[in-house]
Amino acid sequence: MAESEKISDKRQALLQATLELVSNHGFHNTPMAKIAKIAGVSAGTIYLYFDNKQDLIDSLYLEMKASFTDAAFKDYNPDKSVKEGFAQIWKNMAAYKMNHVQEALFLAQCDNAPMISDKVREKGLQHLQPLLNLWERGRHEGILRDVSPYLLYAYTIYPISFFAAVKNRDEFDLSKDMYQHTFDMAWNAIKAI
Amino acid sequence: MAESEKISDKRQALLQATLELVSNHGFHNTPMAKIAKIAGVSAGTIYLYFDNKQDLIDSLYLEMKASFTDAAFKDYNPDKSVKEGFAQIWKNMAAYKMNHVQEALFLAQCDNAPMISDKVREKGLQHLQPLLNLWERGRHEGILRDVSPYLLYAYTIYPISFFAAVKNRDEFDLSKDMYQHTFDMAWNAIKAI
Amino acid sequence: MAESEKISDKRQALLQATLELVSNHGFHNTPMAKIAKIAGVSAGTIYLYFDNKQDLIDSLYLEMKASFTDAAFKDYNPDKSVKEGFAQIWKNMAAYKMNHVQEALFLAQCDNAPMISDKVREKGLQHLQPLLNLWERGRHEGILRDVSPYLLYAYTIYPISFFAAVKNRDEFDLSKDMYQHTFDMAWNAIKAI
Amino acid sequence: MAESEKISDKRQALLQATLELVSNHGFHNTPMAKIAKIAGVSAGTIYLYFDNKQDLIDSLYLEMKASFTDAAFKDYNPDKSVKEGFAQIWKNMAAYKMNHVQEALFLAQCDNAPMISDKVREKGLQHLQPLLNLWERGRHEGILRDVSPYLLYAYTIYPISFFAAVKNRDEFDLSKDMYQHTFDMAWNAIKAI
DNA sequence: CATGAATGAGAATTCATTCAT
DNA sequence: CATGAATGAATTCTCATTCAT
Repeated sequence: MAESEKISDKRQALLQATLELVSNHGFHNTPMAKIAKIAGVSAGTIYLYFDNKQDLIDSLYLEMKASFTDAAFKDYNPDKSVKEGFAQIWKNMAAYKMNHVQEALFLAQCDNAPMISDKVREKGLQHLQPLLNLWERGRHEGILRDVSPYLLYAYTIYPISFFAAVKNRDEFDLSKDMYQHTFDMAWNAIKAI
Repeated sequence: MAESEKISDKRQALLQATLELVSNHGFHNTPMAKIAKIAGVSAGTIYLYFDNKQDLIDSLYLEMKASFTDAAFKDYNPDKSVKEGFAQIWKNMAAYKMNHVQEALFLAQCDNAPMISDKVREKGLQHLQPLLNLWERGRHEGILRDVSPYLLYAYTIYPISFFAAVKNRDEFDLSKDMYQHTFDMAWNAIKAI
Repeated sequence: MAESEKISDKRQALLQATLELVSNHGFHNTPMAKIAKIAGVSAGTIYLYFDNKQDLIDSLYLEMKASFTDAAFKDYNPDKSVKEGFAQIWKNMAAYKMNHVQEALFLAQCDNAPMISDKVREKGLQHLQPLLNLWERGRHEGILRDVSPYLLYAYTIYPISFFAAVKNRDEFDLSKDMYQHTFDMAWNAIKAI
Repeated sequence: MAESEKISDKRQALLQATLELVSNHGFHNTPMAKIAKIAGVSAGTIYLYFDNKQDLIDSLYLEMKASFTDAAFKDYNPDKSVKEGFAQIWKNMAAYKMNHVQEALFLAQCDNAPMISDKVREKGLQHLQPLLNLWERGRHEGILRDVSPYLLYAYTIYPISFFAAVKNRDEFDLSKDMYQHTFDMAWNAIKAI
């Protein structure tokens, strides 16, 4: 037990160090040596847990995506109305990203730069299915605009990344009590007229 | 004249090569030697036009931002209604990004990764003032929701980057005749109730 | 007994694994970790049986040399004629190398590259004395050319390594029934005129 | 002219340094940094002339093979008798290897260890054709034993490498006036009875 | 202005060896 | 005896930048 915990610890420390460094300084400007140092392990140790730098980044990406989608569907009940269900998911996502700005920045970086292969990117999307199902139902019920999920995503989920970025720069903080207000904007964008 | 044109040509070729390489392969994976090769000049020549790699990227960023905002305010008449004016700007922006996917990807990359200093980023925003003015007027006139421009931006302009990204991946193309439809979604998000 | 057998087993497995890997992939391209894996033991275990990598190689070299010379003098009777005695030894050597190509390649590699110290190399030669004695007698009896044993070796024993190498590359196989024919060539090279 | 000479100089210096180091210390134990130092250039400079370490070794191998075969066929006249022709080639080869021991050791190392790909090895053989033609003629004329060229090679050319190796170890030097004597041994091995 | 060979610091990665368990 | 995770020095290779021409 202590064994496997320790092993897990080192892997986790490496992922954490990578998250910190990459989100603050970018993929370039994040040498393996620095990652090892921050993680408190030797440079060679990285290669006990990851094949190479790309694999480290990919692994972190998938872990972050999983962590995000886990949070997204917390307390989500598919039996409730489309609006209620979507509000739950959206607020979960917004809360997660505002409370985990570093993770949000890392994911935004991966999603907007050619750092991650398409294959890994697709794998990262697999946990989003419940939201796609909800949207499908919403379109079917005439609650949502009858448009591509890409449009629904662009006007509701994608903007959250922007909130994280500006919060990080101390420019604008989507404080907690504004979630409802901001959710309304998202909802107005996609609801059927 | 022929002299200065030639010089300008090389500078332009270098910016163009950088755009191509960075948007396709990322900042890392874009060595100076490759930029020079694509631009058809010698590696040393880059340093006649730019101080260093960072300066090259910064310059390209500012040039792209300027080009984008130039397009954004084409045929914009501040005297028209807020909705008409905003529709003009939004459609200009959408059309520009969908027709210049590479530029869009490059800007998205710069805006979402720590490649560009805050100083340069701010400088890139300076041409956006007319839009901020319009939004201010819209809020004043009670046409727009009385919220931070960051929110207005997040729900109207920011999503356009996403459309460019998915178009680039051949996943979803916001074709021309959908601009009105898609604009409506943006407008619904920010209009006062 | 079972104890010491087990130990011996591991030592032997390590030597065998080293033989395989070095003869197929060379000294470089044969990491200790791979040797351990092929031998079915842990990396650390190597150092229970050998001081370091060099010692492992040296030990294998000496073992292979001993094994080769053991085979070489099988059924050798010093009382027979020089030609008969030499034929016995030569055919033993040829048969051994053609039936143990991997060993032959390993020895050739050690003998032609600076992998083995001169001290160890000399130690590997010590079992060859009966052949040197036979040659000495042959020269004395006027049966053999009166030349340095280096020349006798070069024209009779050394070529066998070449046969092993080309057999390994599937280029040419000195099949069994050709031993007599091929021996004649060796004999003609060194016999007195 | 001075330009291309200088460039050629650096490439040549790198090949020479590699020859020295590899033949004395082996492929492993020859780091690129040491090669650069001996050649009097910076480490990075190696990669202006060679793709990687393997390419450097391959290039040296081919250069050495070409140099050797050039020397081998000096003053060779295909119109002379088989024995005279072969004597010319054999003595050229022996003289070359005894006067260029380092080159000989390097080639022996490459030929006896998996350092060189089969493709490159075959390429290195292409200049040996005149000798193969001569042997073919010799077998046809009944002058030579009717055996595979592999056997002819093993008993005449291959032993020369051994002479170079022992000369290098100061054990035995095939001095000039012994060439005829030693050639006779080779000839006796392969001549028809 | 322009070149491009050369540099050398720094990056990713490997691997012989150790040592706590 | 045996393990195998961990180390960190060493290795290969890259690349931004310089400078003699």
